[in-house]
Amino acid sequence: MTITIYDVAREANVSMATVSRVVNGNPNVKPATRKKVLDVIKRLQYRPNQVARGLASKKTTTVGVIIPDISNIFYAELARGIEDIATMYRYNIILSNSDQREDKELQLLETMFGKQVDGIVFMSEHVSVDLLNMMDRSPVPIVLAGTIDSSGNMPSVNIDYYQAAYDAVNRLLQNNNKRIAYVSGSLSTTINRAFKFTGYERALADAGLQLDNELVVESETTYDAGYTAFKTLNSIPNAPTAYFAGNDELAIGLIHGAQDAGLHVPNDIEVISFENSKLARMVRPELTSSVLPLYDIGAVSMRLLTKYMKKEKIEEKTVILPHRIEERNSVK
Amino acid sequence: MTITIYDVAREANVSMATVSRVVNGNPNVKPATRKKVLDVIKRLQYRPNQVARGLASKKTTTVGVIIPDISNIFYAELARGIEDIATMYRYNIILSNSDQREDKELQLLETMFGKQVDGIVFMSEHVSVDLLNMMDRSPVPIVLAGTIDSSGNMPSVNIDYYQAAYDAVNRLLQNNNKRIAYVSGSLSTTINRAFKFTGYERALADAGLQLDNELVVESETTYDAGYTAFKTLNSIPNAPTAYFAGNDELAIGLIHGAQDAGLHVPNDIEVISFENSKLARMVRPELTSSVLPLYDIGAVSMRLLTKYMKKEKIEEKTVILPHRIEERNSVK
DNA sequence: TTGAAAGCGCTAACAA
DNA sequence: TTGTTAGCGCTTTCAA
Repeated sequence: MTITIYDVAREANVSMATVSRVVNGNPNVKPATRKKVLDVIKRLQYRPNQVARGLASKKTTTVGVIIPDISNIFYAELARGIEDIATMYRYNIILSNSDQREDKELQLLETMFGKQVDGIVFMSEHVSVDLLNMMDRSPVPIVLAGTIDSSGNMPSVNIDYYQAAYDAVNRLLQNNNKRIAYVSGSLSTTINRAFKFTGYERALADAGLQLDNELVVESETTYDAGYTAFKTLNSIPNAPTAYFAGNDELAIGLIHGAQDAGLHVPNDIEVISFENSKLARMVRPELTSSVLPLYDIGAVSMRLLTKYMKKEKIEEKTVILPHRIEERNSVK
Repeated sequence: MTITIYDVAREANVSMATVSRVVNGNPNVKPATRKKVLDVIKRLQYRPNQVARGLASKKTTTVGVIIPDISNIFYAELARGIEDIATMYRYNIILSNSDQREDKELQLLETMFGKQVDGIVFMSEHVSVDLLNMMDRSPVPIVLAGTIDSSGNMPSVNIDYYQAAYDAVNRLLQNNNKRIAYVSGSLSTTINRAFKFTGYERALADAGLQLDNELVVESETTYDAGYTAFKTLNSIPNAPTAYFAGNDELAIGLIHGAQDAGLHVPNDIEVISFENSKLARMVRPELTSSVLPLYDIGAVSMRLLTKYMKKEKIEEKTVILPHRIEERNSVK
């Protein structure tokens, strides 16, 4: 029923091998033969079966992408960066959501292996030992995007979260804020605790300020969590005058919390965020934010993965992208 | 090197067929044999090769998803709905962005066919005749998600856009607004022109109001476009007192445009949106919005697709999901 | 420059 | 309940 390479070969009076050569752009085909084959392909509307090709060649030209949640703008940006570069290199993407659940991540890796993907881009806030072990035994290259592994052995693409957090807090310090809160996501992830929190702590210390645990709140990274966090923090004696938010949603929640309490941002309360998604410009005041270049992290991760898949030489298996602060109006 | 079904068969002293049976849960295997095989599988860490399975069975358990842009929260919600149901039915998703470009959509379909997906979920604001023809010749079922085809032959999942728009505009009419603007995305798409615009027009007519073309602006569906549209519309003589926005980003742009002009929403200007993404609660005032249940549309589309793929009986190939208005504070 | 033929790892009759 | 045996549609030596 479906027409195969064999049909083309027969119609063109050549062997399957020759058809295969022209389909794959192998130069060892006489131009006349090539034309003849191409004509038949067109006439018969032949479409190569990539599954058969995958079985024979052991390459599927598809890569697996495992991320926490595609409906989160944060990860969606990342995914777009990955997809764009994948397309550029003619790979397709199998996309899966892990919801950050380790069991799902483990199972998803298994599924990807079974599907014979040529490589995997993985993102998660925390990479467990089990996961690391499984990745170690992976039959295909894996690169971590915006994800830290404690072993330090995996290829990865990140920014310097510590320095970025340090710089962000420092920006608040410049305006003479003495009571700076940190509203973060889960503090049990490496990025949040070992890097961002440490950057916050260190910036404070360098300014001669002491860490006040009452000012750091661990929460979901949602708008509502930010809103609630503001209420809580603003009700303590000697409330904060500035906030360092773990991401944009949190920052917007904080700002609305402040405004609903009759406070002016940035005159009464200053807020700096850490993400700079397109949400950052969709609030009043617009968010001053440390930029986390998610799209780029995705794109560079995918580019790095292509190098591994093509067995090219890798200059740096751990790439650190630059960061900066985007100045807008939530900080004076 | 990699271990195959043949290795398992040899180690377990059974035939490949038997191993295949236990792997596929075929009941015609003696429990003792099953256990023996399972043990070997575990010991050898055998992992079935889905590509080989796909070639032999002509089923890949993967479906293609073609959407405009995953980094847009609008489509990301849809994608999540699709993915969740796909996972539930043990399918994987190959995700691709078309950027609404017809050439890319055509080519993506080709790619999906080549990859032998078992089915496709397709979303686009406009389905061209060429696309329709190609879908007609598709070797696998295709369902349109949040997408109208003029032929009416394709399976699809939508809401009643006409009625939803009518209801939204009517909500504005209830507050005695006489000058109601419509800020829409491209008016060359079926949904925007034939349904939403017509709903707007009709609601006006039913209220005895005449359509003023000056009040309908066609633009990108972005925050900036909304912001700009407000400026433009507010500067005409007899400016609008209410706005019907094509989506949430547009609505937020409109609101900020109004606020930056010193106007109060909803006292001076009322705005109703058409989407109700999570952005809707992240502005002040929060958006009153006609809800477009993207997640559900995705989920139901995928569910419908599974029925086609499994050749189950289809009750309704064209499903219309209910819509409603979520009341918040951008409308009095 | 071309063809023959042996797989790739699995499923699915069919037979036993 | 189990095994034998053709394929599935292609790539890839190897030889000509």
